[in-house]
Amino acid sequence: MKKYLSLLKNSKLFQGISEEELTSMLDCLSAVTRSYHKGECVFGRGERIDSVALLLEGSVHIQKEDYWGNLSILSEISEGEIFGEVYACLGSDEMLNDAVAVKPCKVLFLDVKRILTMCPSACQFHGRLIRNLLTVLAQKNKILTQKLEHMSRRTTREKLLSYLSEQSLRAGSPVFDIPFNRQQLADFLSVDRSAMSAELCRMRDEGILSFDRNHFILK
Amino acid sequence: MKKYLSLLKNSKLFQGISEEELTSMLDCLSAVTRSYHKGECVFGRGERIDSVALLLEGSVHIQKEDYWGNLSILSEISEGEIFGEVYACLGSDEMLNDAVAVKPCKVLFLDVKRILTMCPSACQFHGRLIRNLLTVLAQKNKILTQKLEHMSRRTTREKLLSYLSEQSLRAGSPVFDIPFNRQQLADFLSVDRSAMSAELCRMRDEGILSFDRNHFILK
DNA sequence: GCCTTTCTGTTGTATTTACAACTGTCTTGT
DNA sequence: ACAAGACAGTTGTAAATACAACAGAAAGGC
Repeated sequence: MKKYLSLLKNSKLFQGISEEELTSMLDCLSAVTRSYHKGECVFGRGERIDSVALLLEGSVHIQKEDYWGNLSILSEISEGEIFGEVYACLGSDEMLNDAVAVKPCKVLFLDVKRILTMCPSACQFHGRLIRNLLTVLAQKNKILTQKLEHMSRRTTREKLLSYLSEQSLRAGSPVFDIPFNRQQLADFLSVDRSAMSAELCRMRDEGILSFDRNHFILK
Repeated sequence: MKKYLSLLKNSKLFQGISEEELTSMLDCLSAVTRSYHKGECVFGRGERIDSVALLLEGSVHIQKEDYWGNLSILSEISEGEIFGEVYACLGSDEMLNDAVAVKPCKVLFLDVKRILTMCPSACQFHGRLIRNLLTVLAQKNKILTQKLEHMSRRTTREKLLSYLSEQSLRAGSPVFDIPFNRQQLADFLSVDRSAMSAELCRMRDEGILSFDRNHFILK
């Protein structure tokens, strides 16, 4: 676990919490880690969970497959981020999505009840932890709202431009990488892969952007 | 304010907080109320806010209009619900949407810093308030996810069925009212109003559902 | 009661998309 | 080095959508 201390210290959940405090906290929160193979489910639809997951290594997609096998990717979780916090906070609600490892992953689980109720006055950092969790929820809320904005566009081109503009803004540069391949991006934006691919090439030919695989340059 | 005490007591934000505690809390949170005419903005895009809004009376739409005047409705806020909590919690972030009164409204503003930092040990209900805020954020997160699910459907019919099924589940009955007229529903689902209207009638003719204005029956 | 405005439904057309099938390139494992 | 599989791009067609313009019904104001 020592290996991940700096990752944890810099994560949004543990921001502002000292390293020694963090170590003792992990015991309090009954932290356990588990590894997952590519393609394995960390959380499955219909489950009820009471732990927040923090991704130590790898990459996770929050996604859903419908009756006909159509995949819809809700979000991509990268190292240091948490997931499952919504259902862990809501306790009795069943999960509506799967959390799937898209690479070999290592995940840290933290009991959310202990985050919310443990030693309310004893730990000086406990209040900080709860406020951090609140901030993460608010940020995720904002990200979902931005995704809704991409999806509310009518055409594939507009969806792409909306998404790529946001990625560019987030990177603070017209040059950036995206965390998806073509099929994943199509499943993320809910469009047809081949149509999207064609649209990307059309925009490239028009000089709006250029790209190579998942590396993009907006102009 | 007395007039609204029972509304507040039953709101998700103040759930589990006694009536006398609530009264004294409102002072601590520097609560102020304001009225709005139909069409007025409670919050505007680009603003930075430090208060959570609680809707005492009326109805508010969280929405966004793009360059070409296309309206996109993100969510509908009804009496007793809060809004603006994401940006109030994130402090420095600019709002990306407008909050618009769609009826005459009365809104209660609560300073979010005082929710997060006031008398951490003195008030026994203060911890409850923070946890309530966390729960509300988690619930909104889930609602946004459900909306993303509607929007990820490819056809207008699928979007409608996804939305109407959820409304039916929420109402716990195949008979329910929706809080939108046709234009608003179309702006909410990001589809063309007339095409949506036609699709609804087609579904009615096929016996899938029946409706009158905003009153629906699923079969 | 009447006029105006809002709301809903209808139709036709041009645009856009989904879907399927296929090609060529790159990657991976052996 | 080779084969198998993953990935990106291309094309054609059927289906669905957006858009515009219009008509009738309902609601609201005077």
